[in-house]
Amino acid sequence: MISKSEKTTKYIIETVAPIFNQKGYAATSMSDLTAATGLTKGAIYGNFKNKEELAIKAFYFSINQVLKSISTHQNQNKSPLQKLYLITDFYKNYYDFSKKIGGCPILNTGVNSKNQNNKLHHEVMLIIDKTQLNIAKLIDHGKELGYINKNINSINFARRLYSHIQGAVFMSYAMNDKNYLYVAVEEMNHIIKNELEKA
Amino acid sequence: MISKSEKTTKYIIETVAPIFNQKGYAATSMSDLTAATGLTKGAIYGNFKNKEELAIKAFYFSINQVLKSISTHQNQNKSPLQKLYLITDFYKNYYDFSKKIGGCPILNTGVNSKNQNNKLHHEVMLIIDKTQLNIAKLIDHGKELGYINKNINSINFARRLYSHIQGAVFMSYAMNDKNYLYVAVEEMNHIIKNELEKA
DNA sequence: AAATATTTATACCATTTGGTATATTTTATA
DNA sequence: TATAAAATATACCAAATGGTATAAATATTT
Repeated sequence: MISKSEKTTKYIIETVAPIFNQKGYAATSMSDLTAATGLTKGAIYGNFKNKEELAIKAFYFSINQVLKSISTHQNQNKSPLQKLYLITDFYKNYYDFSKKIGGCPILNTGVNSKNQNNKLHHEVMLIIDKTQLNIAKLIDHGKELGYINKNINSINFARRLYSHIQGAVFMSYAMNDKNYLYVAVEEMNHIIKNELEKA
Repeated sequence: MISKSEKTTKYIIETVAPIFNQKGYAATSMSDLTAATGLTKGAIYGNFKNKEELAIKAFYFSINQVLKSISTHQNQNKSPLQKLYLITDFYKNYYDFSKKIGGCPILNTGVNSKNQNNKLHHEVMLIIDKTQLNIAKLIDHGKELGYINKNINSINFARRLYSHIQGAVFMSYAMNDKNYLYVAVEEMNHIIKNELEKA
C-alpha cells in the first residue's frame, strides 16, 4: 500500500516541476515552492535532502512526461519508419503540450543549468544522448527491415533531426508562435522522405 | 570629450554583460556584479537606476557584439546570395565566439527571460524579428538581381533558416559539441543552393 | 589653485535566502 | 484504542538579497 509520505513526496515533485522548469534552479526560491504546494519548509525538507535534490527529481518528472508522451504517440504504428514520422508529428503539438509543463525541460534546463548546476546539466546531456540513440536505433531497425537506405549514418541523422526539432522548439517558445514547429515538422518529413526512405 | 563617468558606465556594462548572459537576470546578484567590476554598489547605482536597467543595457551590448560581427563578416562580399552564405559561414565559429561573451544572448536571454522579465523578453523578440527581416531583405535583393528564385517566400525562408541556426546553437551549447553547428551549416548551405539559387 | 559638481565608498535598511532544531500533529503499529 | 513512529509546522538561524542615505573622494569648471 502507498504511504502518506510517498503521496506527498509525489505531490511536491509534481507541483514543483513546472516552476523549476520555468524559472530555473537558481531563480526558484523555497518560498516559491511552499507557496505552490501549500506546505511548509518543514514538510519539504522532511521529504527531500535539499533544494537541489528536489530540483533534480522535478527535472526527471518533467522530462519523463515528455518521453512517455512521445512513446505513447509512437505506439500508433509498429513500422520504424512510421515511428520516425510519429516523432515529428508529436512535435506539431509541442507548443501547447510543453506550455502545460512549464516549457520544454530540455531547452529550459539545458540553458539554465549550463555553467550553473553541473548535476542538472549532466542529466540534460544524458537525456539528449539517450534520445538521439533511440532515434538512431529506430533508423537501424528500418534499415534491417529494408525500409531505410543503408548508406546513411544513423546517429548523424538522429543528431540532425534532434537539432532541427530543438531549433523550432526554441523559436516557438521565444516568439510565442507555433508556426515554427509546423514548418520544421514539414521540413523534417521531407528530409526523412528524401534522404531516408528507399526509393 | 569622453567623461570619467561615461567610461565607467561603459566599463560596467562590458564587464557585467557576460555574467547576465550566462546566469540570467534573476540568478545574477548585485554582489556578482560588484565582484566582477571591482566597484561598489554605490558606483553601480550611481550609473544605473537599478539592476534591471543594467541588465537591459548589458543585453544590448551582448547582442550588438553578435550583430556587428555578423555584419562585418558579411562585408566580405556584395552579392546578396553570397551574403547569405556568409551568415551560415559565420555560425561555423559561433561556438567559440559565443563562449567569449557568455553564450548566445538570443538563446540564453530568450529562455531565461520568458515568463520572468517581460522587458528583456520583448527585446529578444524584437531582435529576432529584426534579424529575420534582414535575411528576408537579402533574399528580396537577390531576387531583384536575378540570383534567387522569385517564387519562394522570403520571410518564411528567413524564419526557417533562423530556426535551423538556433537549433544548432542550442545543441552545441548544451552538448559542448561544435559539430552540431558544422553539420547544420552544411545542411543550410545545401538548402540555399537547392531551394534558393536559380538554376 | 579654489570652488563646485559629480562620482564612488561606506554603512546601513528591511526583506528574503536556504536550511535546521524542535515542538506538534498525524499516521501506522501493536 | 493506546502507543510508537513518522511527517509536518513553528520558530528560529546566519548570510545574502536589492536598494538607499550620506559621507568621502575625485573630476570638472571657473
